[in-house]
Amino acid sequence: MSDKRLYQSVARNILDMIESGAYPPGTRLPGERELAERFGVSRVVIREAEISLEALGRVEIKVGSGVYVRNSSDTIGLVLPSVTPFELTQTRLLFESECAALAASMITDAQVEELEATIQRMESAPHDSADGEGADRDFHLIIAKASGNAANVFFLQTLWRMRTEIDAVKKVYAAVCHEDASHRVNEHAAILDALRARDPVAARAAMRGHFSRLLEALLDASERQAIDEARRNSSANREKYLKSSVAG
Amino acid sequence: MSDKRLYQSVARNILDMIESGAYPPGTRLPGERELAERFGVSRVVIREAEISLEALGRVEIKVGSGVYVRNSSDTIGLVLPSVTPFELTQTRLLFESECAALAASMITDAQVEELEATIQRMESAPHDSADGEGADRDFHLIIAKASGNAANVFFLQTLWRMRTEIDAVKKVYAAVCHEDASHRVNEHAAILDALRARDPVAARAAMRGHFSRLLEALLDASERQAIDEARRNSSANREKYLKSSVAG
DNA sequence: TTATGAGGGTGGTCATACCAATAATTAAGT
DNA sequence: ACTTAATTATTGGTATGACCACCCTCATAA
Repeated sequence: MSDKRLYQSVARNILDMIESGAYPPGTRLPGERELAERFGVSRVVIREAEISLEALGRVEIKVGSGVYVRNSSDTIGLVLPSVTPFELTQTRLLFESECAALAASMITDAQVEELEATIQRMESAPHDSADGEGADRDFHLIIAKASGNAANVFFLQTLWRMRTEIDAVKKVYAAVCHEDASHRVNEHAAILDALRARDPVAARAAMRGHFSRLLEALLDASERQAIDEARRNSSANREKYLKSSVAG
Repeated sequence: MSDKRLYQSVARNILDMIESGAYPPGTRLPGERELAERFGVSRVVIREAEISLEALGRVEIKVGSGVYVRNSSDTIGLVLPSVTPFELTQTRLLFESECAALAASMITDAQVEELEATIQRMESAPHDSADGEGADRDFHLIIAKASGNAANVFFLQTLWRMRTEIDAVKKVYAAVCHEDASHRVNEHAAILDALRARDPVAARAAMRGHFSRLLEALLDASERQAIDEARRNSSANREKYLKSSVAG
């Protein structure tokens, strides 16, 4: 809980508040005085925390008005590297598959129920809606939490930030999203089955299958909409990135 | 010249001082009190300016010592969460093992040679020296780069930042380090052999073995130096975290 | 209805004091 | 003389409380 300097710890807490969805982009955070009281620290520390978050581009401070959560797609590149949608998906493939295997051996009944709830939310939500995307995020986040490892949760959150904050990634994902939704529910259900059975090997395989198919869908979409030289690169990409689904 | 907020103006001035060459990387900036007087502002403003520069990765603040100019080539990054040494090692186990498997199928001859060089550096460097640690870092970083995925490189760098910037982690790692050095060279060599043979399965297994042993060493060290209730928790930890080395 | 302006809330800055960690210095021991 | 331990000084860290400038709202007046 304590990152040596108080303001860093507070910055983390505020960041968690934001990423938990309690303060969506554009929303105003509580005032410095209130936060100071809530965290039991002085106003100076709150200011330092918020200034560091501002420097990181996560928040915008408006004098006389308040501190607002930033829809960080604007001036990003400060913290996140520029990765391609293929790289991101490949990393999710290898990382989340192992998280699923880990989660299978220690997931709680309550977490299984939470996962079921996200699938129901996805079924009832209209395709590519905001809530559908939220349910998708929650599904993967719950699995990371079920792995019982704070570092895994952190990386899962960072992966999701890449998916939503990096323009190039966001664009390609959006292009695939609505046709993807149909497969997604079934694949999530398959992953859940493996987790419910506490079967690490099956969970890993199901998660790998999920992302392998997504990777192919991305490559297909990339081929279709790239009529320039992107078309020439795509076959090379396909060979390169599909190795991850057969490497093991 | 002067941005809306005073601390931004001061931050720019300090940045100018740094970039003018007056304070090369590694040198210490004047104290907060002196800068406050020099700029004619309060100490709070100086602190805010320096904190924003720290968030941007331009300086490093050491409590009780001073503010030091940072080599701009160093990776700046995310606000790190508080993770335990065990969590970090478990995540490295699952993540870097997959990176190694991926790297095995696309590593270049030049990268193989770079890896050999890091092993030689580790052999010649005195145990737990700074250069030995640097060679260790380079070894793992080269493998991430060999996986041909910018996201993997980014996460590897972030994992290493956790190892060096989170106090609790740094402490435990240091306790294990010098007795660990002997195994480390051999295990790195085994990983390199698998990569040189372009064998993904062997590379994954070698990397898993590397971190499995490290995990055990950490748990042993944790047991030895924790005579309080930590001793009671450790067996539970052992059971929990060792699952990752047998989950697949 | 539309201006307008006063008041309350918010961030911005200051001064001061004290705490905690580090570094420099001195004293003590060998 | 050298090492080691205790002491002191320096540096960043945090807390209070005060005041200012700015923004927003809302009641009031035109």
